[in-house]
Amino acid sequence: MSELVEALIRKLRFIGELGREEEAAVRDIPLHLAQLAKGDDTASDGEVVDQSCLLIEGYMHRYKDLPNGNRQIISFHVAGDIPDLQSLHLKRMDHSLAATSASTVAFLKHTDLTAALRRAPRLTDLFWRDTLIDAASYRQMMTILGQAGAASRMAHLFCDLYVRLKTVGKTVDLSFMLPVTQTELAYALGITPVHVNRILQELRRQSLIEFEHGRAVILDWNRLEEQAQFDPTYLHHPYPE
Amino acid sequence: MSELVEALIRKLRFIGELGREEEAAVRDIPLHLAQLAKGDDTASDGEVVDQSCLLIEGYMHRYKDLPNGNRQIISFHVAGDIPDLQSLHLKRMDHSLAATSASTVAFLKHTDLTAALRRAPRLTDLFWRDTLIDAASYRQMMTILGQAGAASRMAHLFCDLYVRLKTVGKTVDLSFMLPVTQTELAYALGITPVHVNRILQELRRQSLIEFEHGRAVILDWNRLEEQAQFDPTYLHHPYPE
DNA sequence: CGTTCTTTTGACTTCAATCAATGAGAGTGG
DNA sequence: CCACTCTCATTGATTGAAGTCAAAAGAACG
Repeated sequence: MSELVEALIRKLRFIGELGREEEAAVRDIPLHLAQLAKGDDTASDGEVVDQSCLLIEGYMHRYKDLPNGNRQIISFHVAGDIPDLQSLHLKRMDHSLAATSASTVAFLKHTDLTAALRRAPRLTDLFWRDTLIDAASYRQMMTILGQAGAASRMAHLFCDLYVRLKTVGKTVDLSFMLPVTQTELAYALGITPVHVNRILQELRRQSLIEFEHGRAVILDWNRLEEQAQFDPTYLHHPYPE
Repeated sequence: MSELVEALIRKLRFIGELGREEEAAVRDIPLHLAQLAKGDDTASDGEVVDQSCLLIEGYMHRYKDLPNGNRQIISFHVAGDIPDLQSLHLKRMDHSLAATSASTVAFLKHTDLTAALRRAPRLTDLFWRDTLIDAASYRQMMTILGQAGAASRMAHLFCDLYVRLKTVGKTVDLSFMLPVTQTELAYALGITPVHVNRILQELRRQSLIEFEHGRAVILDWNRLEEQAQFDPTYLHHPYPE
């Protein structure tokens, strides 16, 4: 049972110092398991929630719909993430959280989370830091959405996912699974699905990336990074000092 | 001397419950005052910092420059804000913080902030919540940058600023000071300065807003809100439940 | 296997960027 | 007090990136 939280433990170690006390407190948080089908929402914009969602297996994403129906995907998430940790202090959702692919999640009741933080106060700093890294990614995405063209946006998404997936061991060489449609990429990048298709062809033609059947392959990391204007500072990973 | 933190106290009350203990702890944080000229950076991208900046008087903004020189303004800030509070846990800046106009700030050493949080632990939740609301604004801006055209972006910025400034008493009827150039608006909205000028003319022609000499006037709130697709949920203000 | 979802293609349109120049104010110094 | 300079705002002409619309081809799936 306890191995369900391994991904979270590993992530917390990555974010900062995780002592014995803190680790025990995390492991003792009661988990309420659930299986999600592709497209299921675990929390919807406007809703008041009393639990957060730990992703055990699969992919999730957060998104916001505008009144006119346009959708923006805010972020993608992988095992070990608690995508809606912010709801611990912002009870009313300002966006939605959905399963990108069939996924396994564990719901963490806010009362249980709060109890864990009381038991091991230093966990608070770790969780806070996690939400701050989240915010740092938003800043980066705002910058890319505001200042970069479609090809750079696409390249940046691939760089971002590759680096984050590599840290959790979900890459194979320079490739990784990305179970999303071109339409979902369009939602994430602020361009139309038709344009996504054309940009992917262009990047393929330039031998930067391939993307087919939910599998992404990076063909030339250096040129991809350049196209994306990628600078991993915003990820606040410990190693690249 | 103590009245310098009034704006911060008011803001914290707005964010959540501020007890006597917590208020006293905030008031006792040592302040290191400084005057900033327009354009001065208090923290720069990549820098490792050991203090945060409380804005006492004036306007500040955070921004990120891409390798190609393009700039995105992430957010504007007003008195009472601690724009780089996140540096308490993310020591390395992933963006820059600058004075938009001549401003008065107080630097808060991280050691002093940490001491205040230890003295009044419930302050941690308030400060954490503040950074989460920040992140919520980013999500909204990502959505607007990704999904809305230039006129809507402009309208949204005016809605956002109006609501935030109103809560701190910095509005006069439907107008407020906004000491920025059209070029800075362009940086914030992800469009060119020339296009900012044209959009402002268009919005003026439609009697939605005026913007001249650093003063913004909202001419028709309802239609502006509609143009902006504005929904203040993301501000997580206490009243609109 | 047929139905549905996803990807791909082509023709055309539109929004915003670019380039280049002019105007308008604010402050400076002779 | 009036050139002079700077910055900021404005305008026009043109280009370019991405959106739109519509249809066909290819995968996926019950």
